[in-house]
Amino acid sequence: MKKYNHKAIEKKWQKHWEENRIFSAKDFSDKPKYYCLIEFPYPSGDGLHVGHPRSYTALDIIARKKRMEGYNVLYPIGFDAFGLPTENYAIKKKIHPKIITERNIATFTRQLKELGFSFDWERMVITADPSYYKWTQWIFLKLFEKGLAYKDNIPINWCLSCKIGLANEEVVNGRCERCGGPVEKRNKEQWMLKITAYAQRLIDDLNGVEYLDKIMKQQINWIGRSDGADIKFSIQGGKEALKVFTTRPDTLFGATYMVLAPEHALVEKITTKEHKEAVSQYVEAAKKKSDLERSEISREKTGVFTGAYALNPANGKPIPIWVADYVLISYGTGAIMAVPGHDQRDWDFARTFNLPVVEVIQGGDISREAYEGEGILINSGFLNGKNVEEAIAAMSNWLKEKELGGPAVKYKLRDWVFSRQRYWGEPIPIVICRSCGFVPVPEKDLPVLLPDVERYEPSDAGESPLAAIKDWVKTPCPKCGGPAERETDTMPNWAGSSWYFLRYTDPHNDKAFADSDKLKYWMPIDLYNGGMEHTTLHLLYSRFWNKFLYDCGFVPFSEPYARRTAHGMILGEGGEKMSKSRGNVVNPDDVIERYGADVFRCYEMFIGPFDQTANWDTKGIEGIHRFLLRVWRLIVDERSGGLNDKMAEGVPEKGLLRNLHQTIKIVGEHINQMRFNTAISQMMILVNELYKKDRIPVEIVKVFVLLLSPFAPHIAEELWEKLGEKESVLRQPWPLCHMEYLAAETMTIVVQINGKVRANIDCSVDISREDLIKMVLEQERVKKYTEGKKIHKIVIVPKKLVSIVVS
RNA sequence: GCCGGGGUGGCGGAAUUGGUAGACGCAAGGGACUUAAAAUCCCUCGGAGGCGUGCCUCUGUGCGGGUUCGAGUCCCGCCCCCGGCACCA
Repeated sequence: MKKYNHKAIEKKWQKHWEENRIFSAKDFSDKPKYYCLIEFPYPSGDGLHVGHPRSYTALDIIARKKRMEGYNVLYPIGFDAFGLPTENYAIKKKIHPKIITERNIATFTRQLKELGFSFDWERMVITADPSYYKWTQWIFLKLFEKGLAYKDNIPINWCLSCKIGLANEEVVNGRCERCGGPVEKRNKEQWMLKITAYAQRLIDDLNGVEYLDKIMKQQINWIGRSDGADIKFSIQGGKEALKVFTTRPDTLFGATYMVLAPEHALVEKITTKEHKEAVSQYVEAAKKKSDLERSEISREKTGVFTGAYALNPANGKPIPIWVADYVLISYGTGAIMAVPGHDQRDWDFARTFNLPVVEVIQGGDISREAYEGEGILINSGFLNGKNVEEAIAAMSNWLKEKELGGPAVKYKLRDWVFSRQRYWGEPIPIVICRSCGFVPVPEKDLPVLLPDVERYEPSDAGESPLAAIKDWVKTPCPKCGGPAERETDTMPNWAGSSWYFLRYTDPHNDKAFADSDKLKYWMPIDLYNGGMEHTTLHLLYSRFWNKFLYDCGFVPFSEPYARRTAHGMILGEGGEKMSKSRGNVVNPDDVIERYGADVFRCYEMFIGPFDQTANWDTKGIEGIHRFLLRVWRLIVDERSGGLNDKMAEGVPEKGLLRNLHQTIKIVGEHINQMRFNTAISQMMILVNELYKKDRIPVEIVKVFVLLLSPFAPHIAEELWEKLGEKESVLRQPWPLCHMEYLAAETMTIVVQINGKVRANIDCSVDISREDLIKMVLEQERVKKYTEGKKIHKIVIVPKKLVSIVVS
């Protein structure tokens, strides 16, 4: 081969790797293990997006380097194959989603293989495969067994266009995370997973793992712990107690009214006759509002009086109970004590309805706005004179003593709505029996297979298409044998991905979801990279499932991921999201066709800092293309196809060795730090340097090829072979930096005079301070600024600079 | 509003235990090769000014202050952009 022919080279080496099973991970090796993981793709009909290879290449580079460093590397791949887009496409084209999924997986597989990723394809998992979802169902049953999966009738977020219920995490700004359509509240019987039982541990255990700081903070914020107190209010003339949660029990003396969420169970019970009409109208109106509407008109406070009064336990005063939709049913107890003097929302409400405002903390002007800051308590009985912190503690204790409540913790995290009313998902393995209730499908009968259906269309009524298959729905109760029905809802697409990383350790096991020794060997995952958009979805869900399985004794570590990083998105050329409608989509197939996988990979790494958003640049990829062409010509004579005439054996000159070892150091470090763009820059510097030489030492070039190999593995293998080597670059040890080559004999010292750079001088590295000062002061350039002036001070920074202060 | 992350040439971006700002790449301009073009190779490339045409001076990292011999980097006060959350009591 004479000229660089990416097509031939890439095909050749991909075949070589596959035939030699060079990337199959070995269970139980003597080598240290390294498990690195990318988020497996959802095989959409559009094929691979140029964003996918950014993450895959980055971890491929790390995986390849780790192999060369002597690790037993597991870098697996699979497909998150259940989900709505496939189902919607199936409905439109009248093709079975299974067929579409197979087709899409075939396309993705071809594309991923063409990019030369070092995935262990033998461990591929597909979540829609019965041999896989059998275990997803099995885990669900374990959750059910432990009371962490339960069915409840609660108002949930209903996406009008997807026609499914959404988890709290799937609602973004009142809209559906997937389709962007409006979301409304609907009361529906739903399967729920009790992720809230793990709220505290999901926060605490972040201490033991290395996550990007922003990921950790985002998760903590999402779980949203708040510390405060529960307080029981009695209702005047009633037996019922009204419980509220507050983070400010210190302000209890300032509570001048109460508010219930419209959905609160007590609303109906306590409303007096005269107010029934107005209250029920208000409650009905609130029900009809979507989340979006509720938050959009957020500023204007609305509400109605129930006619009932609660007694403030601090001072025994009766205070009116109102209903207002600024109080949410889903947080705390769905009811609040309102302290208008010290909470802006309550202040706004009190102002609107002329309710009294009492000052209990000094420091603000409550006639103008609520004062939420620090201060000394007043008008507050036994709390008077205390500061906020002291008063919170004193009040909490007082409440506990009087059995009126006491310290309490609440979380923003909600339980996970786990039912979807659609076809293409894992059937929930539960049978509903009139006499036995919810009965789990026995383990031996798993998996509950998805039946074939004629029509996949979901209904507006929120029934799964499975409900229409009467034969399938009707089934004897596993417990009593009587007539019963199957659950027809399916699992959300986050189910399969909540444990796939465990399956990779033992993907073909049909006795267990994974062998415990294999789990012990491979887990935890050493590095998991993915998108920021999954921080409060998949990442949180999978941590929850792993913790649950840990508690059951099925997995060896409570946290699945030792380290979590995130990559930035790749946008279109104009800085906008790539989309068909904008016409700015870059197809990976075209890039591979024109430039090849190596150029593609290197470009994605060079495009910008890995964790930041980057815009695709057609011109930019040309630069990388030129770089690899330059690398080729550095080594290969294009006329003969042999080695470049300049290639020579023998000891390289010191300057080159220094540059090489600098490159070894930087490339190695920057790969570890995921600063791939600067790693490539450094390799360019070395190549530029080599181009200036008349004699190119083979020794240098060989090491360079090894450094390049994780980035551009195909061209590296080819050049390695041309350099006369027989074994794959993957079998070579990763080059080591020898510090002795880094040291130079001379160094450049910068001379600053009054803070300005005035000269550079070259001197020996072991020059003494005295000689250095003498040498500096003798410089013409220095004399020019020091002559006739008084030298006040000379600062010397070893090996860097001399700073002279004159007047 | 709250929590993150940022603002550096025409562009993507380098440089953080404070020490020559602009590495590397793109674009642009000039030159070499060629009948010509492409490709390739070499040179120039933040701005302003000066002459002895090779250098010199001033200025410059969102804005305003400060610390320091020295600030893109540290401190104080602002402005703007991006991401996440948002009536969470």
